This record gives sequence, C-alpha cells and structure tokens, in this order.
Amino acid sequence: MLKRERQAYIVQQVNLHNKVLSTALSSEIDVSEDTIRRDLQELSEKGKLIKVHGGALSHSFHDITYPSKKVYAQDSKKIIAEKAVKFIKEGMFVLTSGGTTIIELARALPVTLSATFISGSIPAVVEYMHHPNLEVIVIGDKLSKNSKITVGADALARINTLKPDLCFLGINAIHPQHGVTDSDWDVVQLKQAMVETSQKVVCLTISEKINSIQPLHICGLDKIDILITELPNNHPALQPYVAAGITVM
Amino acid sequence: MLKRERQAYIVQQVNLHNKVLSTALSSEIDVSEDTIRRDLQELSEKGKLIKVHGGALSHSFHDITYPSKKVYAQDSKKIIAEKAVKFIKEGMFVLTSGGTTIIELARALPVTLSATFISGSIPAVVEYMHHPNLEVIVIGDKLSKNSKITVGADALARINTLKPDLCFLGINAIHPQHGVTDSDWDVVQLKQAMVETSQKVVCLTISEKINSIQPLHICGLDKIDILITELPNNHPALQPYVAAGITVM
DNA sequence: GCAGGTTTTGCAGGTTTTTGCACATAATGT
DNA sequence: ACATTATGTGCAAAAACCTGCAAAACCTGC
Repeated sequence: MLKRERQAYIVQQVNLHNKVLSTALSSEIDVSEDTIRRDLQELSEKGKLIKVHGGALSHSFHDITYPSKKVYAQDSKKIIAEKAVKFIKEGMFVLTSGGTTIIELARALPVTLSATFISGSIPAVVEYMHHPNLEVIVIGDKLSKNSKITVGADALARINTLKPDLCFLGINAIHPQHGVTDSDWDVVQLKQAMVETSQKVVCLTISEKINSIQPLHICGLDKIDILITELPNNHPALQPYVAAGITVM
Repeated sequence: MLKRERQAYIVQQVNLHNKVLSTALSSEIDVSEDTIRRDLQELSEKGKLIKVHGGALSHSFHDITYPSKKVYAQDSKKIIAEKAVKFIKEGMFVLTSGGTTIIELARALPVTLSATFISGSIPAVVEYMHHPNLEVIVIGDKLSKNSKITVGADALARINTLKPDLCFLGINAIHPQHGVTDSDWDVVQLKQAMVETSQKVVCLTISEKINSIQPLHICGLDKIDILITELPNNHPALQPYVAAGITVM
C-alpha cells in the first residue's frame, strides 16, 4: 500500500468513526505502528485530524466547548441590537440569519411586540420561542454544525417563497468596494437568497468588521438598505457607506 | 477509549447535566476512579469545569443561578433513555418527536455514535446539535409554542418524503384497546405521519401513562414495534402489549 | 543504465504517558 | 465519634512515544 493511499485511508476512517487507534490501523494496514504514528503526525500537521496519545480523533471532537462561552464584544452587540429593534413594526414578517448579533437582537425585542419571525438559525429560533407574542417559522434542512443554521436546497427554496418586510443579516465583512462577503459557502447561498427576496435589508455588524473582506461574495452595497454598527452614524469609518446611499445608524 | 475522547465525554456530560459524579463516570466509561479524578484534575486546570468533592460542576453553574428546571419523573425517563439507546445502530436515520423523554434519549446517546437524527422539536434539535458526531436534519414549519415543535403542512410533507430506519415517539397515552392517543391536533398529525413512514416505531413513555386515553387517536397498537417504559418487561401492566405482539422493554 | 541523493520504512533503545493499585489522609454524614 | 466515602501520593507495569539508524525503494540528471 502506498503512503498516500494509506493516509487517505486513515483520513477516511477518522471521518467515518471519529476516532482511530494506532494499534488497530497498524494491524489493518499491516505496517508498523511507527509508520502509522508518522502518518498521524503528518496528517495532524496538515490539520486533517487531531493526534492524541494512542491514535487520533476527528476535528469535530475538539470544539465541544459550549454554553457558558462569553460572546465576543457582547456590549457592542447589545448597542447594535437596541438600534435594530426600532425598525421592527407590529405585525411585520421578519427574516433573520444566525450569529451572536442576531441573538442579542432577539433578546432586545420588546415583550409587547407581536410579529412573525422566520429563521433557520437554531439559537435564534430558541430565543424567539421564549418570546410571548412572536409567531415563529423555522426553516428546515440539514443543520450545519459550526454555524448552527440549516443549510441546503430545501432551506434556499423555502426562503425564495417568502417576501418578508424586513431582513436582518449578521455579517462578517463589509467593504465599500467589495460589498458584503463571508467565508462559508452554504451560509453565503442563504444570505444571498435572503437579500434577494426581502423588501428591506438591514445589516448588523460590529465596527471591527467594517472595511474587511472575506473570500466569498454575498452582495453589493446597492442591495443594502440599512447598516447598523455600535458607532455613532457620523463616525468617519462609516462615511463611504453613507455615500453609497445606505442609511447608517 | 482514548484519554482525550474520555475527557471530551466528561466535558459534554458536565455541560449537559451541570454536574457529574466520579463514581458514575467511572462505571459509565469503565475506568478506575483514580483515572476519572486525574481527568477532572486536568480539565479543572484547563478551566473546563469546577472540580469538587465527589465529582465536578459546570462553570455556568457557578456563574448563573441554576434554573433548576426539574423534569417530571426524570429518573424514570433516564432509565427509558438508556434502554432506547440500544436500538440505535451506527449510521441509522432516526426520526424523533419532541417531549422530555426524547431529550433524555438525546442526552444518553454515546459520544462516539454517528447517525442522522431528524426532528422538528427545537429542544431535541438543540441536544442533537451539541453532539459531536450526529448529522442533524431540522424539519421546518410554523413553531408551536406549547409543544416547541414545528407543525403544519410543510412539516407533514417533509416527514412523508423520509423513510427513516427508526422512529422514536414520546407518547402521552397508550391503551390496549384504544392504541396511542394524544391531545394536540397538530402533534397528532405529525405523529401519524411519522408512524406511517418509519420502518420501525419505538414508543417511549413513563408507566404512569400506560392504560390511559387522550381525545385524539394516533394509531393502533399494530403499528407499534417496540414499547419502552421504566418498568421491567415482565411487569403485569405491560402484558396486554406483549400479547398484542409488541416488543416490550 | 547508473551513480548519487532522497524518501520511506522497520527496528532497537531509551524516555514519557497512562493507568490501576495500595495505603495513608481528609472530608462527609449519621 | 465513628463509619463511610473521597482524596492524594508513590509506585510499578504496560503501552505509547521519540530518536537515530540502516536497508530498501525511489527518483534524477547525466
């Protein structure tokens, strides 16, 4: 068995079973454990797996550190949420993406508000669910583990059947020339569909992400109606967006 | 079981239940208590949990006031979950309803299990989402506030396109003559569809609900393959179901 | 084709990690 | 206060690891 072939097999096994033992691989492939160890070493350096004493684990194992994580820049996101809430009127149909900023928005919704909120983001849905007067529509499909949002053809098709009044987008990068960009293929698809189908698009982002670029393009600035950051709207960094005709808050 | 794997499991358990006992972990994972103690020691140094006499506590336990949401008859439900888990095999497609018994099932899933779980229950989806190796499919539609499950024509249609290997139903009433019944119209629709489309139907319920009736009919006993309660399977109350050809656990 | 260099692999050895056990000590409960 | 249970420490055996080395397989340029 060729080295490359062997390593491909190991990666396959890790992805399949989420763990492999050096001893098991050694006898399966019939090479010495030293060789397996060297393979694991290399694959680990390439980021294909996580090497541990006795074998290796899939990457999905490492990132189990959930609920009590502090949200990055939470204070800024609270300010953004306060501003964003003002755009929501009684009875509106509101489509939202995922992300921690959107969660803050959900928490900032006045209890008396009655409106219909639509989302494929599970954390967002959980927040909406606890609100007494919201109608909640869940967009179903395969759940993406890292973004905690449903992605796929079903979700896309469902979004395209909607004509929401308002769309809140938590975004990861916006730039005067390159528009809104992101790094996750599936998420980009969804956000594009959301932007296209909504009457009004509101982008939420902390100022840190302003004037930054990610590899995948979502839409140009012309599609954005409102941009909300934690900065005052006369801040110099925001002027290019005002000039582009966006309402900046 | 690898050390790292074991520690990941411990962290998961701590985050899930907010506390773990050294003794319990020792017998669950089948290593000596000394090893568990050393693990807790290390994890505590890494700040993943708080080590205390007898076990460990979640960090969030210390931060926030624990919203001691006690589930009714939780111990029984844990027993049920333990029994139910045994039916799930690697790679299966599993459809589940909602309800607290299903949540316990989700928490009892072994960390190494990789399978595809499908549900419209938001609390269930949240549990599945935290599991490192599950594929999760969310069934979308309007969210019913009191059952926290998506209901409607979309959800029904989606369920009917599936052919899952296994279906877990948390049920509210079962009776030798009247079969499985429930009280919520929308939920009944969903459960009917789930029963019809699944290869194998497993009903989970605490013994209290055995031999009781609710106003809406879901299905007859003939559609049920397996019934799981917290009672031993030779308990007299269960005999009518054994007689009906159901595998009782 | 073939000399010279590189890559891959197994092996020997010495080192480190992991784990369970024994025993003394501290915490807990009745 | 006393029995029970949990803890920490030291120890030893097994398992896994790392390092260097040498043989084999392989590329490469002439």
